[in-house]
Amino acid sequence: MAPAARRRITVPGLRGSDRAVPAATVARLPLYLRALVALEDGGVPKVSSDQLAAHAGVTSAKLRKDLSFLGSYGRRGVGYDVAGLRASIEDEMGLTRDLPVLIVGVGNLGHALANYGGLSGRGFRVVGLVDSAEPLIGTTVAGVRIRPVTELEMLVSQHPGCIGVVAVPAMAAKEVTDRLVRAGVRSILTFAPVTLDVPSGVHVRKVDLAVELQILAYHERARTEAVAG
Amino acid sequence: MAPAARRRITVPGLRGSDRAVPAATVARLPLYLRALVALEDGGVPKVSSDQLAAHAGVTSAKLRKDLSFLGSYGRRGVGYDVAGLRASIEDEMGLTRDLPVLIVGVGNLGHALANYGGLSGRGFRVVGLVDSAEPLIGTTVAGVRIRPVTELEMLVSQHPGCIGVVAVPAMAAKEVTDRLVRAGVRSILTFAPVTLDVPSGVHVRKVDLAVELQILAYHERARTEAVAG
DNA sequence: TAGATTGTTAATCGATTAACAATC
DNA sequence: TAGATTGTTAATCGATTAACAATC
Repeated sequence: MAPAARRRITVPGLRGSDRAVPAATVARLPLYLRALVALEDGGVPKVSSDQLAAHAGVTSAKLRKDLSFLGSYGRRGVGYDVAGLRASIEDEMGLTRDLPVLIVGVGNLGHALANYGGLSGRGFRVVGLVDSAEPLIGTTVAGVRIRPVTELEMLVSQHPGCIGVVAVPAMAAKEVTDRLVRAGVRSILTFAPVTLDVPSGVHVRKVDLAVELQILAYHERARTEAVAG
Repeated sequence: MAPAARRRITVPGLRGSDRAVPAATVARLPLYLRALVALEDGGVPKVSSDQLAAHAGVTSAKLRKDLSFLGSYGRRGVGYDVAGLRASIEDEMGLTRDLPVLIVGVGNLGHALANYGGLSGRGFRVVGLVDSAEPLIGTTVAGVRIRPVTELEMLVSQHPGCIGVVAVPAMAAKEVTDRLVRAGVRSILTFAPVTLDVPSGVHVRKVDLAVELQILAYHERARTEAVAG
Protein backbone atom coordinates (compact mmCIF):
# COMPACT_ATOMS: atom_id res chain seq x y z
CA MET A 1 0.00 0.00 0.00
CA ALA A 2 1.11 3.44 -0.90
CA PRO A 3 2.74 5.52 1.80
CA ALA A 4 0.61 8.46 2.75
CA ALA A 5 1.71 11.26 0.50
CA ARG A 6 3.02 14.25 2.42
CA ARG A 7 -0.20 15.51 3.74
CA ARG A 8 -0.73 18.92 5.09
CA ILE A 9 -3.00 18.97 8.02
CA THR A 10 -4.69 21.97 6.49
CA VAL A 11 -7.28 22.01 3.78
CA PRO A 12 -5.58 22.99 0.53
CA GLY A 13 -6.58 26.39 -0.73
CA LEU A 14 -7.79 27.47 2.64
CA ARG A 15 -4.57 28.84 4.04
CA GLY A 16 -5.20 30.85 7.14
CA SER A 17 -8.48 29.30 8.04
CA ASP A 18 -6.72 26.37 9.70
CA ARG A 19 -5.15 28.36 12.47
CA ALA A 20 -7.85 30.86 13.23
CA VAL A 21 -6.21 33.91 14.74
CA PRO A 22 -8.21 35.06 17.80
CA ALA A 23 -10.03 38.37 17.40
CA ALA A 24 -8.12 39.89 20.32
CA THR A 25 -4.87 39.04 18.58
CA VAL A 26 -5.98 40.49 15.23
CA ALA A 27 -6.81 43.74 17.02
CA ARG A 28 -3.27 43.94 18.41
CA LEU A 29 -1.27 43.03 15.31
CA PRO A 30 -1.54 46.63 14.01
CA LEU A 31 0.10 47.86 17.23
CA TYR A 32 3.03 45.54 16.75
CA LEU A 33 3.24 46.52 13.12
CA ARG A 34 3.47 50.20 13.98
CA ALA A 35 6.18 49.55 16.57
CA LEU A 36 8.14 47.46 14.07
CA VAL A 37 7.93 50.14 11.38
CA ALA A 38 9.25 52.70 13.85
CA LEU A 39 12.12 50.41 14.85
CA GLU A 40 12.97 49.65 11.23
CA ASP A 41 12.96 53.36 10.39
CA GLY A 42 15.33 53.82 13.31
CA GLY A 43 17.70 51.24 11.87
CA VAL A 44 17.12 48.60 14.56
CA PRO A 45 17.61 45.12 13.04
CA LYS A 46 16.60 42.85 15.95
CA VAL A 47 14.18 43.16 18.83
CA SER A 48 13.24 40.98 21.79
CA SER A 49 9.67 40.30 22.84
CA ASP A 50 10.30 42.38 25.95
CA GLN A 51 11.40 45.41 23.95
CA LEU A 52 8.72 45.14 21.31
CA ALA A 53 6.02 44.63 23.93
CA ALA A 54 7.14 47.79 25.73
CA HIS A 55 6.90 49.75 22.48
CA ALA A 56 3.41 48.45 21.80
CA GLY A 57 2.18 48.84 25.36
CA VAL A 58 1.44 45.17 26.10
CA THR A 59 3.08 42.42 28.16
CA SER A 60 5.75 40.29 26.55
CA ALA A 61 3.83 37.09 27.34
CA LYS A 62 0.85 38.41 25.43
CA LEU A 63 3.03 39.48 22.52
CA ARG A 64 4.70 36.07 22.20
CA LYS A 65 1.36 34.32 22.42
CA ASP A 66 -0.05 36.59 19.71
CA LEU A 67 2.91 36.06 17.40
CA SER A 68 2.75 32.30 17.92
CA PHE A 69 -0.53 32.28 15.97
CA LEU A 70 1.32 33.55 12.89
CA GLY A 71 4.02 30.89 13.17
CA SER A 72 7.57 30.90 14.46
CA TYR A 73 9.30 34.03 13.32
CA GLY A 74 11.63 34.54 16.26
CA ARG A 75 14.90 32.87 17.26
CA ARG A 76 15.33 31.66 20.79
CA GLY A 77 18.09 33.44 22.61
CA VAL A 78 18.14 36.15 19.96
CA GLY A 79 14.75 37.74 19.36
CA TYR A 80 12.86 38.75 16.24
CA ASP A 81 14.14 40.09 12.95
CA VAL A 82 12.45 43.49 12.70
CA ALA A 83 12.07 43.60 8.91
CA GLY A 84 11.06 39.95 8.69
CA LEU A 85 8.44 40.14 11.38
CA ARG A 86 7.08 43.33 9.89
CA ALA A 87 6.67 41.62 6.52
CA SER A 88 5.01 38.61 8.16
CA ILE A 89 2.44 40.73 9.94
CA GLU A 90 1.75 42.83 6.84
CA ASP A 91 1.23 39.63 4.92
CA GLU A 92 -1.07 38.19 7.56
CA MET A 93 -3.09 41.42 7.76
CA GLY A 94 -3.48 41.72 4.00
CA LEU A 95 -1.55 44.97 3.74
CA THR A 96 0.82 43.90 1.00
CA ARG A 97 -1.06 45.88 -1.62
CA ASP A 98 -3.07 49.03 -1.11
CA LEU A 99 -6.65 48.55 -0.06
CA PRO A 100 -9.14 50.99 -1.62
CA VAL A 101 -11.14 53.13 0.81
CA LEU A 102 -14.35 54.98 -0.03
CA ILE A 103 -15.37 57.75 2.35
CA VAL A 104 -19.04 58.73 2.47
CA GLY A 105 -19.60 62.09 4.09
CA VAL A 106 -16.95 64.79 3.90
CA GLY A 107 -17.74 66.85 6.96
CA ASN A 108 -15.05 67.49 9.54
CA LEU A 109 -14.70 63.80 10.29
CA GLY A 110 -14.53 62.65 6.68
CA HIS A 111 -12.13 65.49 6.06
CA ALA A 112 -9.92 64.39 8.93
CA LEU A 113 -9.81 60.84 7.63
CA ALA A 114 -9.06 61.84 4.05
CA ASN A 115 -6.15 63.94 5.26
CA TYR A 116 -4.93 61.37 7.75
CA GLY A 117 -1.32 60.62 6.91
CA GLY A 118 -1.48 57.19 8.50
CA LEU A 119 -3.60 55.92 5.60
CA SER A 120 -1.71 56.23 2.35
CA GLY A 121 1.62 54.53 2.69
CA ARG A 122 0.25 52.18 5.34
CA GLY A 123 -1.77 49.90 3.15
CA PHE A 124 -4.68 52.12 2.20
CA ARG A 125 -5.65 54.44 -0.60
CA VAL A 126 -8.60 56.82 -0.57
CA VAL A 127 -10.20 56.15 -3.94
CA GLY A 128 -13.38 58.08 -3.44
CA LEU A 129 -15.05 60.87 -1.49
CA VAL A 130 -18.79 61.35 -1.78
CA ASP A 131 -21.14 63.82 -0.16
CA SER A 132 -24.69 65.03 -0.64
CA ALA A 133 -24.00 68.74 -0.09
CA GLU A 134 -24.09 70.60 -3.42
CA PRO A 135 -21.40 73.19 -2.63
CA LEU A 136 -18.85 70.45 -1.84
CA ILE A 137 -19.24 68.55 -5.11
CA GLY A 138 -16.26 69.06 -7.38
CA THR A 139 -13.96 70.47 -4.72
CA THR A 140 -10.95 68.37 -3.79
CA VAL A 141 -9.71 67.13 -0.42
CA ALA A 142 -6.32 65.49 -0.12
CA GLY A 143 -6.11 65.44 -3.89
CA VAL A 144 -9.39 63.58 -4.35
CA ARG A 145 -12.41 65.19 -5.95
CA ILE A 146 -15.69 65.01 -4.05
CA ARG A 147 -18.48 63.32 -6.01
CA PRO A 148 -22.24 63.31 -5.51
CA VAL A 149 -23.65 60.40 -3.49
CA THR A 150 -25.46 59.23 -6.60
CA GLU A 151 -22.10 57.94 -7.82
CA LEU A 152 -21.58 55.75 -4.77
CA GLU A 153 -22.57 52.53 -6.52
CA MET A 154 -20.38 53.28 -9.50
CA LEU A 155 -17.35 53.93 -7.31
CA VAL A 156 -17.86 50.67 -5.42
CA SER A 157 -18.05 48.68 -8.63
CA GLN A 158 -14.87 50.38 -9.84
CA HIS A 159 -13.06 49.33 -6.67
CA PRO A 160 -14.08 45.81 -5.73
CA GLY A 161 -13.18 44.80 -2.18
CA CYS A 162 -13.03 48.37 -1.00
CA ILE A 163 -13.68 49.46 2.57
CA GLY A 164 -16.61 51.83 3.07
CA VAL A 165 -16.35 54.56 5.67
CA VAL A 166 -19.62 56.01 6.96
CA ALA A 167 -18.94 59.55 8.17
CA VAL A 168 -22.40 61.02 7.66
CA PRO A 169 -24.85 62.30 10.30
CA ALA A 170 -26.70 59.61 12.29
CA MET A 171 -29.90 60.21 10.33
CA ALA A 172 -28.34 59.25 7.02
CA ALA A 173 -26.15 56.38 8.25
CA LYS A 174 -28.65 53.53 7.81
CA GLU A 175 -29.43 54.40 4.21
CA VAL A 176 -25.79 54.90 3.28
CA THR A 177 -24.88 51.58 4.86
CA ASP A 178 -27.65 49.77 2.99
CA ARG A 179 -26.48 51.24 -0.26
CA LEU A 180 -22.87 50.29 0.38
CA VAL A 181 -23.88 46.73 1.22
CA ARG A 182 -26.15 46.42 -1.80
CA ALA A 183 -23.34 47.70 -4.00
CA GLY A 184 -21.11 44.91 -2.70
CA VAL A 185 -19.08 46.43 0.13
CA ARG A 186 -18.37 43.87 2.87
CA SER A 187 -16.16 45.91 5.22
CA ILE A 188 -17.52 49.05 6.82
CA LEU A 189 -16.15 51.51 9.34
CA THR A 190 -18.84 53.73 10.80
CA PHE A 191 -18.74 56.76 13.05
CA ALA A 192 -22.50 57.14 13.25
CA PRO A 193 -24.03 56.58 16.70
CA VAL A 194 -26.70 54.19 15.47
CA THR A 195 -27.08 50.42 15.38
CA LEU A 196 -26.52 49.16 11.86
CA ASP A 197 -28.10 45.92 10.68
CA VAL A 198 -26.10 44.22 7.97
CA PRO A 199 -26.27 40.75 6.45
CA SER A 200 -23.94 38.15 7.95
CA GLY A 201 -20.67 38.19 6.09
CA VAL A 202 -20.44 41.96 6.19
CA HIS A 203 -17.99 43.26 8.76
CA VAL A 204 -18.84 46.47 10.57
CA ARG A 205 -16.57 48.26 12.98
CA LYS A 206 -18.04 51.14 14.90
CA VAL A 207 -16.18 54.07 16.40
CA ASP A 208 -18.40 56.07 18.70
CA LEU A 209 -16.87 59.18 20.22
CA ALA A 210 -19.69 59.76 22.71
CA VAL A 211 -19.41 56.17 23.94
CA GLU A 212 -15.70 56.57 24.54
CA LEU A 213 -16.26 59.70 26.57
CA GLN A 214 -19.06 58.06 28.54
CA ILE A 215 -16.83 55.15 29.48
CA LEU A 216 -14.30 57.66 30.78
CA ALA A 217 -17.11 59.44 32.61
CA TYR A 218 -17.91 56.22 34.43
CA HIS A 219 -14.42 55.98 35.85
CA GLU A 220 -14.31 59.69 36.62
CA ARG A 221 -17.53 59.31 38.60
CA ALA A 222 -16.18 56.29 40.46
CA ARG A 223 -13.14 58.32 41.52
CA THR A 224 -15.09 61.39 42.55
CA GLU A 225 -17.51 59.38 44.63
CA ALA A 226 -14.73 57.44 46.30
CA VAL A 227 -13.25 60.74 47.44
CA ALA A 228 -16.60 62.25 48.40
CA GLY A 229 -17.71 58.84 49.79
CA MET B 1 -42.90 67.94 50.06
CA ALA B 2 -40.77 65.28 48.51
CA PRO B 3 -41.15 61.66 49.54
CA ALA B 4 -38.00 59.55 49.35
CA ALA B 5 -38.26 58.55 45.74
CA ARG B 6 -35.20 56.37 45.73
CA ARG B 7 -33.98 53.85 48.21
CA ARG B 8 -30.58 52.29 48.15
CA ILE B 9 -30.24 48.61 48.88
CA THR B 10 -26.47 48.76 48.75
CA VAL B 11 -24.07 49.13 51.64
CA PRO B 12 -23.93 52.78 52.69
CA GLY B 13 -20.66 54.45 51.80
CA LEU B 14 -19.59 51.60 49.58
CA ARG B 15 -22.03 52.12 46.80
CA GLY B 16 -20.59 50.99 43.54
CA SER B 17 -17.37 49.51 44.83
CA ASP B 18 -19.14 46.48 46.29
CA ARG B 19 -20.56 45.25 43.01
CA ALA B 20 -17.82 45.96 40.51
CA VAL B 21 -19.42 46.36 37.09
CA PRO B 22 -17.42 44.37 34.50
CA ALA B 23 -15.55 46.44 31.92
CA ALA B 24 -17.45 44.81 29.06
CA THR B 25 -20.71 45.88 30.68
CA VAL B 26 -19.55 49.46 31.24
CA ALA B 27 -18.68 49.66 27.54
CA ARG B 28 -22.23 48.63 26.60
CA LEU B 29 -24.22 50.80 29.01
CA PRO B 30 -23.89 53.81 26.65
CA LEU B 31 -25.54 51.77 23.89
CA TYR B 32 -28.50 50.98 26.10
CA LEU B 33 -28.67 54.57 27.19
CA ARG B 34 -28.85 55.81 23.62
CA ALA B 35 -31.58 53.33 22.75
CA LEU B 36 -33.56 54.35 25.85
CA VAL B 37 -33.29 58.04 25.01
CA ALA B 38 -34.60 57.34 21.52
CA LEU B 39 -37.50 55.32 22.92
CA GLU B 40 -38.31 57.99 25.47
CA ASP B 41 -38.25 60.68 22.79
CA GLY B 42 -40.64 58.49 20.84
CA GLY B 43 -43.03 58.37 23.77
CA VAL B 44 -42.51 54.68 24.56
CA PRO B 45 -43.04 54.12 28.31
CA LYS B 46 -42.08 50.43 28.70
CA VAL B 47 -39.68 48.13 26.92
CA SER B 48 -38.80 44.46 27.19
CA SER B 49 -35.25 43.14 27.22
CA ASP B 50 -35.89 41.63 23.79
CA GLN B 51 -36.93 44.95 22.30
CA LEU B 52 -34.22 47.00 23.96
CA ALA B 53 -31.57 44.47 23.01
CA ALA B 54 -32.66 44.64 19.37
CA HIS B 55 -32.36 48.43 19.45
CA ALA B 56 -28.88 48.27 20.93
CA GLY B 57 -27.69 45.44 18.71
CA VAL B 58 -26.98 42.87 21.43
CA THR B 59 -28.68 39.67 22.65
CA SER B 60 -31.37 39.93 25.30
CA ALA B 61 -29.50 37.55 27.59
CA LYS B 62 -26.49 39.82 27.52
CA LEU B 63 -28.64 42.86 28.14
CA ARG B 64 -30.34 41.35 31.18
CA LYS B 65 -27.02 40.19 32.58
CA ASP B 66 -25.57 43.66 32.11
CA LEU B 67 -28.52 45.38 33.78
CA SER B 68 -28.41 42.94 36.67
CA PHE B 69 -25.13 44.53 37.76
CA LEU B 70 -26.93 47.82 38.31
CA GLY B 71 -29.67 46.23 40.40
CA SER B 72 -33.20 45.19 39.66
CA TYR B 73 -34.88 47.85 37.59
CA GLY B 74 -37.23 45.65 35.60
CA ARG B 75 -40.53 43.98 36.44
CA ARG B 76 -41.02 40.33 35.59
CA GLY B 77 -43.76 39.79 33.09
CA VAL B 78 -43.76 43.49 32.21
CA GLY B 79 -40.34 44.80 31.20
CA TYR B 80 -38.41 47.95 32.03
CA ASP B 81 -39.66 51.46 32.64
CA VAL B 82 -37.91 53.45 29.91
CA ALA B 83 -37.49 56.70 31.83
CA GLY B 84 -36.53 54.94 35.04
CA LEU B 85 -33.93 52.72 33.47
CA ARG B 86 -32.52 55.67 31.58
CA ALA B 87 -32.10 57.60 34.81
CA SER B 88 -30.50 54.60 36.50
CA ILE B 89 -27.91 54.18 33.78
CA GLU B 90 -27.16 57.90 33.66
CA ASP B 91 -26.71 57.83 37.40
CA GLU B 92 -24.44 54.79 37.24
CA MET B 93 -22.37 56.32 34.41
CA GLY B 94 -21.93 59.65 36.14
CA LEU B 95 -23.81 61.62 33.51
CA THR B 96 -26.18 63.40 35.84
CA ARG B 97 -24.29 66.64 35.57
CA ASP B 98 -22.23 67.87 32.64
CA LEU B 99 -18.65 66.68 32.54
CA PRO B 100 -16.14 69.26 31.29
CA VAL B 101 -14.13 68.32 28.21
CA LEU B 102 -10.89 69.98 27.12
CA ILE B 103 -9.85 69.40 23.51
CA VAL B 104 -6.18 69.78 22.65
CA GLY B 105 -5.58 70.20 18.93
CA VAL B 106 -8.19 71.81 16.72
CA GLY B 107 -7.40 70.28 13.35
CA ASN B 108 -10.10 68.49 11.43
CA LEU B 109 -10.50 65.89 14.15
CA GLY B 110 -10.67 68.35 17.05
CA HIS B 111 -13.02 70.41 14.96
CA ALA B 112 -15.26 67.42 14.34
CA LEU B 113 -15.42 66.66 18.04
CA ALA B 114 -16.13 70.23 19.09
CA ASN B 115 -19.02 70.36 16.64
CA TYR B 116 -20.28 66.89 17.50
CA GLY B 117 -23.90 67.23 18.57
CA GLY B 118 -23.77 64.07 20.63
CA LEU B 119 -21.65 65.84 23.24
CA SER B 120 -23.52 68.76 24.71
CA GLY B 121 -26.89 67.62 25.93
CA ARG B 122 -25.56 64.11 26.54
CA GLY B 123 -23.54 64.73 29.64
CA PHE B 124 -20.61 66.68 28.29
CA ARG B 125 -19.59 70.28 27.81
CA VAL B 126 -16.61 71.48 25.81
CA VAL B 127 -14.99 73.96 28.17
CA GLY B 128 -11.78 74.52 26.27
CA LEU B 129 -10.10 74.31 22.90
CA VAL B 130 -6.36 74.77 22.67
CA ASP B 131 -3.97 74.68 19.73
CA SER B 132 -0.41 75.69 18.99
CA ALA B 133 -1.07 77.22 15.56
CA GLU B 134 -0.94 81.00 15.75
CA PRO B 135 -3.61 81.74 13.11
CA LEU B 136 -6.19 79.66 15.00
CA ILE B 137 -5.81 81.43 18.34
CA GLY B 138 -8.76 83.63 19.09
CA THR B 139 -11.05 82.17 16.47
CA THR B 140 -14.10 80.31 17.74
CA VAL B 141 -15.37 76.81 16.98
CA ALA B 142 -18.79 75.73 18.17
CA GLY B 143 -18.96 78.90 20.22
CA VAL B 144 -15.71 78.26 22.07
CA ARG B 145 -12.66 80.44 21.59
CA ILE B 146 -9.40 78.68 20.74
CA ARG B 147 -6.61 79.42 23.25
CA PRO B 148 -2.86 78.93 23.01
CA VAL B 149 -1.50 75.66 24.43
CA THR B 150 0.30 77.65 27.08
CA GLU B 151 -3.05 78.05 28.80
CA LEU B 152 -3.63 74.30 29.02
CA GLU B 153 -2.66 74.06 32.68
CA MET B 154 -4.83 77.02 33.62
CA LEU B 155 -7.87 75.54 31.89
CA VAL B 156 -7.40 72.21 33.65
CA SER B 157 -7.22 73.87 37.05
CA GLN B 158 -10.38 75.85 36.23
CA HIS B 159 -12.21 72.61 35.41
CA PRO B 160 -11.23 69.94 37.90
CA GLY B 161 -12.17 66.41 36.88
CA CYS B 162 -12.30 67.30 33.22
CA ILE B 163 -11.65 64.84 30.42
CA GLY B 164 -8.71 65.65 28.17
CA VAL B 165 -8.93 64.88 24.45
CA VAL B 166 -5.66 64.53 22.58
CA ALA B 167 -6.30 65.40 18.92
CA VAL B 168 -2.82 66.56 17.97
CA PRO B 169 -0.36 64.96 15.51
CA ALA B 170 1.43 61.83 16.75
CA MET B 171 4.66 63.77 17.30
CA ALA B 172 3.11 66.08 19.87
CA ALA B 173 0.87 63.56 21.62
CA LYS B 174 3.32 62.38 24.28
CA GLU B 175 4.15 65.88 25.46
CA VAL B 176 0.51 66.97 25.50
CA THR B 177 -0.45 63.88 27.48
CA ASP B 178 2.30 64.46 30.03
CA ARG B 179 1.18 68.04 30.49
CA LEU B 180 -2.45 67.01 30.94
CA VAL B 181 -1.49 64.41 33.52
CA ARG B 182 0.81 66.78 35.41
CA ALA B 183 -1.98 69.35 35.46
CA GLY B 184 -4.25 66.80 37.12
CA VAL B 185 -6.29 65.23 34.32
CA ARG B 186 -7.04 61.57 35.03
CA SER B 187 -9.23 60.69 32.05
CA ILE B 188 -7.85 60.99 28.53
CA LEU B 189 -9.21 60.17 25.10
CA THR B 190 -6.50 60.06 22.46
CA PHE B 191 -6.58 59.78 18.69
CA ALA B 192 -2.81 59.77 18.29
CA PRO B 193 -1.31 56.54 16.96
CA VAL B 194 1.33 56.26 19.66
CA THR B 195 1.67 54.33 22.89
CA LEU B 196 1.12 56.65 25.84
CA ASP B 197 2.65 55.91 29.21
CA VAL B 198 0.65 57.33 32.07
CA PRO B 199 0.77 56.77 35.83
CA SER B 200 -1.59 54.15 37.22
CA GLY B 201 -4.86 55.77 38.15
CA VAL B 202 -5.02 57.71 34.90
CA HIS B 203 -7.48 56.25 32.41
CA VAL B 204 -6.60 56.43 28.73
CA ARG B 205 -8.87 55.35 25.91
CA LYS B 206 -7.37 55.23 22.47
CA VAL B 207 -9.20 55.55 19.18
CA ASP B 208 -6.96 54.63 16.27
CA LEU B 209 -8.46 55.03 12.82
CA ALA B 210 -5.66 53.19 11.04
CA VAL B 211 -5.98 50.25 13.42
CA GLU B 212 -9.71 49.99 12.74
CA LEU B 213 -9.10 49.93 9.00
CA GLN B 214 -6.34 47.36 9.37
CA ILE B 215 -8.63 45.04 11.31
CA LEU B 216 -11.14 45.31 8.48
CA ALA B 217 -8.31 44.67 6.02
CA TYR B 218 -7.55 41.41 7.78
CA HIS B 219 -11.07 40.12 7.21
CA GLU B 220 -11.13 41.43 3.66
CA ARG B 221 -7.93 39.52 2.92
CA ALA B 222 -9.33 36.36 4.50
CA ARG B 223 -12.35 36.58 2.19
CA THR B 224 -10.36 37.36 -0.94
CA GLU B 225 -8.01 34.45 -0.37
CA ALA B 226 -10.85 32.04 0.30
CA VAL B 227 -12.28 32.94 -3.09
CA ALA B 228 -8.94 32.95 -4.91
CA GLY B 229 -8.07 29.70 -3.04
C1' DT C 1 -55.25 31.98 36.85
C1' DA C 2 -52.43 31.99 32.43
C1' DG C 3 -49.08 34.27 29.89
C1' DA C 4 -45.06 36.98 29.81
C1' DT C 5 -40.65 38.35 31.10
C1' DT C 6 -37.16 39.19 34.44
C1' DG C 7 -33.02 37.95 37.26
C1' DT C 8 -29.92 34.32 38.11
C1' DT C 9 -27.61 30.09 37.58
C1' DA C 10 -24.42 27.02 35.53
C1' DA C 11 -22.00 25.70 31.48
C1' DT C 12 -19.19 27.16 27.87
C1' DC C 13 -16.18 29.83 25.55
C1' DG C 14 -12.29 32.88 24.83
C1' DA C 15 -8.43 35.74 26.63
C1' DT C 16 -4.73 36.50 29.82
C1' DT C 17 -0.98 35.26 32.59
C1' DA C 18 2.97 32.89 34.60
C1' DA C 19 6.23 29.61 34.19
C1' DC C 20 9.60 26.91 31.95
C1' DA C 21 11.44 23.46 28.65
C1' DA C 22 13.40 23.97 24.23
C1' DT C 23 16.97 25.93 21.76
C1' DC C 24 19.62 29.56 19.75
C1' DT D 1 29.35 25.77 27.43
C1' DA D 2 26.60 29.67 29.69
C1' DG D 3 23.34 33.11 29.07
C1' DA D 4 19.37 34.69 26.77
C1' DT D 5 14.96 34.40 24.88
C1' DT D 6 11.45 32.09 22.34
C1' DG D 7 7.28 29.07 21.86
C1' DT D 8 4.13 26.48 24.43
C1' DT D 9 1.75 24.69 28.29
C1' DA D 10 -1.47 24.83 31.94
C1' DA D 11 -3.86 27.59 35.20
C1' DT D 12 -6.61 31.45 35.87
C1' DC D 13 -9.59 34.89 34.84
C1' DG D 14 -13.41 37.18 32.60
C1' DA D 15 -17.25 37.24 29.20
C1' DT D 16 -20.96 35.00 26.82
C1' DT D 17 -24.75 32.05 26.37
C1' DA D 18 -28.75 29.13 27.26
C1' DA D 19 -32.07 27.79 30.23
C1' DC D 20 -35.46 28.29 33.69
C1' DA D 21 -37.32 29.26 38.35
C1' DA D 22 -39.23 33.29 40.26
C1' DT D 23 -42.76 36.47 39.92
C1' DC D 24 -45.31 40.19 37.89
